[in-house]
Amino acid sequence: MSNPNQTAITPTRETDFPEWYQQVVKAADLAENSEIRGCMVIKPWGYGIWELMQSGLDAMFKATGHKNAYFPLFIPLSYLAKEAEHVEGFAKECAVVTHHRLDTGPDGRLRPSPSAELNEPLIVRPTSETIIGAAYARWVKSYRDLPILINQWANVVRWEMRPRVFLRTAEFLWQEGHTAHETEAEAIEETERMLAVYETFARDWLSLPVVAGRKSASERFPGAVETLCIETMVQDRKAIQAGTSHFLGQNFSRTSGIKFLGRDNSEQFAWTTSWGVSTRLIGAMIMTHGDDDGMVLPPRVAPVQVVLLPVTPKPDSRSSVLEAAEKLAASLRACRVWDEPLRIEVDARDLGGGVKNWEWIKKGAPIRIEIGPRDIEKGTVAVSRRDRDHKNKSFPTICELTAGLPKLLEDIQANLLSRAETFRLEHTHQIDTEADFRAFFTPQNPSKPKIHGGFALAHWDGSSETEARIKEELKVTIRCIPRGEFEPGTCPFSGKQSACRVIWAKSY
RNA sequence: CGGGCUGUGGCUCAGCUUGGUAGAGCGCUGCGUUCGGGACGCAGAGGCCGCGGGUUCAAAUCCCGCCAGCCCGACCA
Repeated sequence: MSNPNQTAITPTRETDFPEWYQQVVKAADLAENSEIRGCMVIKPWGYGIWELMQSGLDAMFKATGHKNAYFPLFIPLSYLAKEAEHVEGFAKECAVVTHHRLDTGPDGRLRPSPSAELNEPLIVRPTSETIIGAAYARWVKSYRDLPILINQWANVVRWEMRPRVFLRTAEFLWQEGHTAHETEAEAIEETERMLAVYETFARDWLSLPVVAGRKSASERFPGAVETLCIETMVQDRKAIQAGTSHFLGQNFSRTSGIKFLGRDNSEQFAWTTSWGVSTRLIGAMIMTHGDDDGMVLPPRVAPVQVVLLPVTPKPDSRSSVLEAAEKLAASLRACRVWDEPLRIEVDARDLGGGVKNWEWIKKGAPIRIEIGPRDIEKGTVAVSRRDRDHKNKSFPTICELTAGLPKLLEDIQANLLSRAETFRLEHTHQIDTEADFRAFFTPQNPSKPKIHGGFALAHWDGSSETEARIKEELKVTIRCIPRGEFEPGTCPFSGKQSACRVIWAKSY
């Protein structure tokens, strides 16, 4: 009945990448758009991924000396206003609370009570530098109080005009680290350290081969002196900012009044940093690893790493198959990978086998194991990897399976990373003339733009004017100024001198 | 905030031009047949046709108003 070449997701990536993305989110049961515009409902499978990300990151934050705390959701309007660039950056996307009570109006409908207007409006945090800065100002008196190394797991709200599930939503979940230091050098070191943590996490947990670097002035966090970032390329060759780490200098400590008496008995402002990653990482993973059959999950963040699918063709053997599956699951749970027990689930639901199999394919479970009466006789199982074709199965014995499963998961984890890395390298090109640059970022058929472009490594004279012109004309921006050594050269856009090549790309 | 479009079972939509008692596919429930596989048959549940007003013997359909959402711009971690 079914077409063997049929894909589980329609359209395919090639046909319509943005629509493919939305269909994967739906088919994998990750999240859905809610009745609140721009806000998503994160469903258990999607939230399970987030929980695993949290636990991985949280351990890394603790290992680098940070502790968790929690600060208010509401920020007085005046706090935001203190830092000029900061307010300019966020003012246009703020949710504002102006009343604290409802009553019934003349038309009989509920309304914010005119008698309950707040003296000062509160904004729902778009980020917490200012409210946390106010707390730090109270806490810091002496250089002995520094450094403060705190992280907060929270939700934030940025009233985006063009929401897209996970990638840009009005409300999203994230962590924001906020630190205060005695010296500039320490704060810069912290900024670098946390970027390195993100880079490691993206690579080792999410199989995302990110590029680390710093932002140009125009792409900097509002109020930051320097913004470091990790950028990743997804399968339509656009860039996604996967995480940022900001060196805030003394900008926020001055406006928040975080000052202390230094070792030399002089009053000084603290040096602060902030850094964050969000549920956007889930979107980046979907777009990086997903295929035309749905999500493909790196095992380290897969809520179910191995799903057991009992094959029950005959009613009389059903219970014995289920029993064997549960027994196998129990023994596999004793295996460990990445220092944790394997996450195994037996899907014993009374549904057609094909339906169940495809559900797990679409959700991206790394390994599917079928076990049926014939397998039980032979002492084998049928194993499918999500990173390979769904018809490609191997038939190890139970012993071989048990011994090899952790290695298999590590293989998948590594394979996803190297696959994504190969893809990025294939679509990263050094470009030396404006004509080549334009050709690179211009689809052949403008009425039906196909996936095109990628990362262009091109020189840049360092001016915002050049950057703005390219953004205006081609919608291409500088994603990051990579680390490492680059030879100086000539800016293809202005002919002026350039210190190094930077990464240009279209972005989400 | 400009320009375009759409509101009809859970979802995707047809019906509207030319008014006459609400339809399809998918999904859901039950029964049966299949089944190392996204299967099929039969039966069934489920609708203030966005809201308010008007025209008419009669409105999902025509007219007016309102509300909501979507797309394209502008804007944007």
